[in-house]
Amino acid sequence: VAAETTSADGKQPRGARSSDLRERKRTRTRLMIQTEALRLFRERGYAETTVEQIADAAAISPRTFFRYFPSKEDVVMWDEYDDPVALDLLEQRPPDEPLVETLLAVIRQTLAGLHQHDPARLLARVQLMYGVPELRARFVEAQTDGIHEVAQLLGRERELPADDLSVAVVGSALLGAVSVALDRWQKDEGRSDLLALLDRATDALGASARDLAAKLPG
Amino acid sequence: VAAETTSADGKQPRGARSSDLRERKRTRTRLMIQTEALRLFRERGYAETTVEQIADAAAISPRTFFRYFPSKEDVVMWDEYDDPVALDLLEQRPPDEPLVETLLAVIRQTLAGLHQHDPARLLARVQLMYGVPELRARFVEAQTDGIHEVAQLLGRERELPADDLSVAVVGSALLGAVSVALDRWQKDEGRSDLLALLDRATDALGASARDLAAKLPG
Amino acid sequence: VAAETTSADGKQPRGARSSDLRERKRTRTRLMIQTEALRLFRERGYAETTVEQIADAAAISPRTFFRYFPSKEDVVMWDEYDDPVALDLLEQRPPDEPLVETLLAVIRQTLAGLHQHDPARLLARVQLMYGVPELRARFVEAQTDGIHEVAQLLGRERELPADDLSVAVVGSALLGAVSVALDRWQKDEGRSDLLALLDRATDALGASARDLAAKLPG
Amino acid sequence: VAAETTSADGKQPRGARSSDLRERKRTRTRLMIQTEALRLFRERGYAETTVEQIADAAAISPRTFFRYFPSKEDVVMWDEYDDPVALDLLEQRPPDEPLVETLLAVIRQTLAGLHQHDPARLLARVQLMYGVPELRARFVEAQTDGIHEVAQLLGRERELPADDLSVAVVGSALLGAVSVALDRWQKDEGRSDLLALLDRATDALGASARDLAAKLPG
DNA sequence: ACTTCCGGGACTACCCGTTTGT
DNA sequence: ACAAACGGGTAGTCCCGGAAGT
Repeated sequence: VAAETTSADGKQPRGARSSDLRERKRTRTRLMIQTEALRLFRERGYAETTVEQIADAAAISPRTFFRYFPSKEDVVMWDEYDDPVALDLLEQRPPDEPLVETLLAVIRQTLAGLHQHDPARLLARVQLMYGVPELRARFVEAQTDGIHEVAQLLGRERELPADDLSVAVVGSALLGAVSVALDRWQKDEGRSDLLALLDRATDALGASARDLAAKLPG
Repeated sequence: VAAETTSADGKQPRGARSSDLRERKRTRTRLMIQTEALRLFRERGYAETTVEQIADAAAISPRTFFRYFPSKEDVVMWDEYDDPVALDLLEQRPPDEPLVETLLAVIRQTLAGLHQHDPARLLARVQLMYGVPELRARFVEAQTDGIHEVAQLLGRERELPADDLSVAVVGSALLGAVSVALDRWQKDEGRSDLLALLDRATDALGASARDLAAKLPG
Repeated sequence: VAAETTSADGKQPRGARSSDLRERKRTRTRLMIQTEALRLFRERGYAETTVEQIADAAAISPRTFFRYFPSKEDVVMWDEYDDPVALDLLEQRPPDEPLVETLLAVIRQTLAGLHQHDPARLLARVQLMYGVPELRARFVEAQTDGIHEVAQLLGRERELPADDLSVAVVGSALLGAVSVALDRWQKDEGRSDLLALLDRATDALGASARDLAAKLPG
Repeated sequence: VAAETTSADGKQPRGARSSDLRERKRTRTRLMIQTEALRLFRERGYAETTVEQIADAAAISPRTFFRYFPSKEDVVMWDEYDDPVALDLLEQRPPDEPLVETLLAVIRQTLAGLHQHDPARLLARVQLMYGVPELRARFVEAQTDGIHEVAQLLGRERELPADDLSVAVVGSALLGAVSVALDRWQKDEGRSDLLALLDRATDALGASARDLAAKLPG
């Protein structure tokens, strides 16, 4: 397998290996920039903080900021364990497991990981994502994109009707539950138990779903 | 009871009256600007079209463009029948009707109205909303905001547990179905029957929901 | 004497009489607008307050705001007793009084009047004039313009060397003292005695002046 | 002692070193822009010239104009020998020299330098500063700011009463003289001798000061 | 006289491509 | 190689003024 050293399009090669070390350094820098940015956002608000101020605080040039994050929004959206991790989790699930359980398990694990590693950072990010319209939009979009990827992967892996309506639909239903849970948690300043909230939300979803199934024709 | 003559907040009075005519004129102008904008977007792409070009095409100044639409994105998002219409529909539904049916009916009616009135315009807008990331984000956000409003209204009108998880959850599940339907329709250049697609999606949702209800604990 | 009803250039006719009543109404409106503006400036800052917000708070249209004040800056600069009052004071002074005493007396009276009538308003205005660069510039400019007017008037009234250097020079020296006094007073949140501060400043000026006279050639 | 390589605050390092060359290039660009701007202002007036026209004439983008000058006003205010030079001059004076002489010497040298290096440019700038209200305001403000800086520096260097009233007062008296001189010179289209005018003004100041000292209490 | 409509100019923020310097 | 500086361009906001309507 040939080692790639640079990737032009901003995506890291899936099986990135040679530049593992380089990549780790980039991650550290990103973390540092994010830390400064979150601090400034807290102190004076998202819109009121300019990229230049963030760059100054991180002791880099504005131009370099954009080399690490494609946009100001992304400094909030990004986290260490981006998609690939979640996809790996997915693949490790037994293929005959019911769809809902698979998805739920992956979501729980990702969320738990983030929360355990740095709860304060997660809270700050989530509060921004729910408080700033543009970020809220980006967040929801990221979610639906996630569904899409998962749907494609599961559709290939498991035998499913060609038009993958079911996966997409179950996925967004589940994400609705996650959103509600995160919203409550964030409004609560993170004092409540995130995973417990998630459970309550999915339970509510189950109840409604039963209702839904009965109401719909058939 | 004396009628209010002025509204303090600088927005149009809720029950706009004297300026009904003015408001209609503003709507006509907005439609005209949107028409030109959609044409330019089709001809050369969304990002490649500047606000100045739109303003030129609409024979207004850029400054005036922003008086009619708060941002370039909004010229795509806007339509004549904004929220209020949908909320009116909601209130006309019998309060004892099952939740899903109420929501579904309102969604169908809104979509049908838009489609019947000007199918080409709807298609152009939807294609942009699915094709341009920022617009897609705005679209999804508008949807979830809509759920929120509906949830609040229904929560007040019908007796529902104080923490309205169910409405929010059912709402997003339904919106997932709508999204899938719109996506197919838009990819198909609008040649298929939008309402039929919506029915197929909701049916799939029903089936999955049955599954979900069985899988979840309880 | 013919009565003028309107004055095109924004200056009231010196001997305005017929529209005295009209003028008083305008003054009341101006006061009202200024009150709202100062409140908003205090609450959220000068630059952060838009003319539209001031107009809303004063229940007028933005366009009308500009009929009462030529610019946003002027809403801070303006006070009820504009120049004419000061000029009247000047004329009432005995023409053989030493220059410095004349000027000092007029300055003291104007300041005392402003302070006595509405100390809080004066403080708010002065704090803005010292805190916001553009207003500071306007303030200093207004001062020097005042000197110019006074110089011309005194030059005509008293027999003085044709090139009125002395008046201008004494004037600006005195204004320097006033500025220092106002600055201290404003930084002190108005808790100290404005007139006493002014006296201290002019005393210091006297001492320096003696020094200056000795040092200069001659 | 190791030399600092970076400056944290985003401004140019105080003792700019590495970028000495860069800084010189920036100065040349600024001069070029100013030249074009002054020409346009002369041809069609200050208010009637837009930044875009200046940018066009200087063959740069409007955006770049604002990188070199924070505002349209600053293109007139700026000159090559900004404050630092004047402050350097100050420090080179013997500390036991009388205050007035020190200030006068620095003012004379700065003015002479500007005049000698490019009299036409100085005249154009001064005419604008006296003719355009906003620029006049900025000019007067710059003067008083200058006094402030000088007062602080002298207050530290020479032993002076803690509340530096005297320096501020002497400073503004002197500036009054400078203003008068510049005004005459500018009205005269620069045909008279600037330094001679300045001398006449300071003489007048001396005479008045003697008078002042005698008049004030004490 | 006050309002609404609309234009225009100054200015800022984000973001990007290119060059320059180390 | 890598980062900094440079320059450009577009979206968007604010101040302000002219014109027309009520």
